[in-house]
Amino acid sequence: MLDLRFIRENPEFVKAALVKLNTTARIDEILAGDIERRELLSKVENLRAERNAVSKEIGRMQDAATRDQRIAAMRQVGEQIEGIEKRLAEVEINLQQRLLEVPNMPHPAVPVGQNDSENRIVRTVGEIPKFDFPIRPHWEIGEQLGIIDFERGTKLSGSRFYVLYGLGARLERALINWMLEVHIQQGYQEVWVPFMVKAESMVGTGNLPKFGENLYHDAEEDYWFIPTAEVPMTNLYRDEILEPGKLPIYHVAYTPCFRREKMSAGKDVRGIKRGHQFDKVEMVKFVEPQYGDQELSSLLDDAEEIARQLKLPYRIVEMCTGDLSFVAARKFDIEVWGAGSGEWLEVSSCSLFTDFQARRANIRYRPEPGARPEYVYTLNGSGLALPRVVISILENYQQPDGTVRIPDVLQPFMGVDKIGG
RNA sequence: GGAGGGGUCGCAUAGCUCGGUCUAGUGCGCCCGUCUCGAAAACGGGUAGGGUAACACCCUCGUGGGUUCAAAUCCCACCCCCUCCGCCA
Repeated sequence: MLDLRFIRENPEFVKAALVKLNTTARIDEILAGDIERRELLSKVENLRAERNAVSKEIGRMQDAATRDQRIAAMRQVGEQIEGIEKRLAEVEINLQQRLLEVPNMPHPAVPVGQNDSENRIVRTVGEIPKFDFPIRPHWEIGEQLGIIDFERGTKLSGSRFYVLYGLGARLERALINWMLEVHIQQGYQEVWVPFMVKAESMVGTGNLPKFGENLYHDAEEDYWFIPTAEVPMTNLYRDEILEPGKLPIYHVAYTPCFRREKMSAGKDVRGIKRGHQFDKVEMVKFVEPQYGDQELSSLLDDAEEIARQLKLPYRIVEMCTGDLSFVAARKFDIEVWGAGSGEWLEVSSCSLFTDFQARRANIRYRPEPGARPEYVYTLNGSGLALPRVVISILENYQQPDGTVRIPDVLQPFMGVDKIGG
């Protein structure tokens, strides 16, 4: 959520940004609502002040006649207040809803562009491997090695679900453990969080009200399944004021992630690239505003470390304005190479949200003892999303004899140096 | 799911029976001052968040409604915590 005062004072700037973001929001409606709200507020506050003062007098009053007269007068004032309050509530609800629909403003460094075709490739790291034998996609490798079972996954849960066996399951677990270890070494505190949250938490991170169609939720109770650990981790400090010295806070968590993906039915149906449930290790940061930029680059570096140590070829892509997510001011993706399908696979998004989420979730900090609270800056980045890392390992590390070599850093966690054979 | 108890200004508590004297008392913690060579103690003062140009005024005593001229206090619904029972990995 943007600061209403910022919109009021810079409406043209906000509108220009929306054009760059290739989106729309009802700014004029917000401006009108803001004016009406402030008018109504000052009226109703004056009336309330009068009623408060006179009511206090009534309590001390001896003379019955004037007392009754005042009570009658205040009854009228009360009716006026009620009328204005009713209108005010409507105006405020509308204003709040419009405000929640306005995306974050892009960072000045973000390249301007219409859509993902204008994203900027920042750098490419590692060599794309060459093979002197016919290479196969991961779904063939996985089935042939007996470590991925699509049929039974579908039997259990429907399309886009699968089962891992043996060293396939172990690879998944090894990756989770190893990734957590790496990030803990980098200074992140591990947390374990609920996988279902209240709607309020989803609003805090920006998933609701706009993107509810991508989420699973319980029909009877107010439980929403997290699409990423970012949601519970960011909401840890919702409605809190962090005292001086608490920042920066770095957290890392492993969670499963649940996504409806209904927008992309028919796309990426083969293999494990896009499922309704997947594992992810995620980092979040809470920092003071002046460190936003440097914290974003170190976050990206911390996430890249995973791809580097796995020796997977990867590239960094910066989102242009037209491809920026609703809440992000700036965002870099990490994409690893999938040799079998010959494509880059998105395994991480590292984003700076400035104070956008913090304002929604009401997460503040006190810069100095006794100082007024300010909104924190939040950041998050995947480190990394599991299934696509598994794809990249299976496809890049496949051998002519049909086996798959295990990356060096994972061997202690796997207990073997290859799958199959 | 059932029965009972409870959610108050950082922490601990008072207030709710009988609505106005609550601009929410007290203790602890913290900050400032007096005293002191300095400190402790003692004493005095201050100590939430939001709206706002504002130490004016308004809002917030779990949340949301209601009654009333006036609600921490009365009524209704919901949420959370504790104790006991039931169920359960």
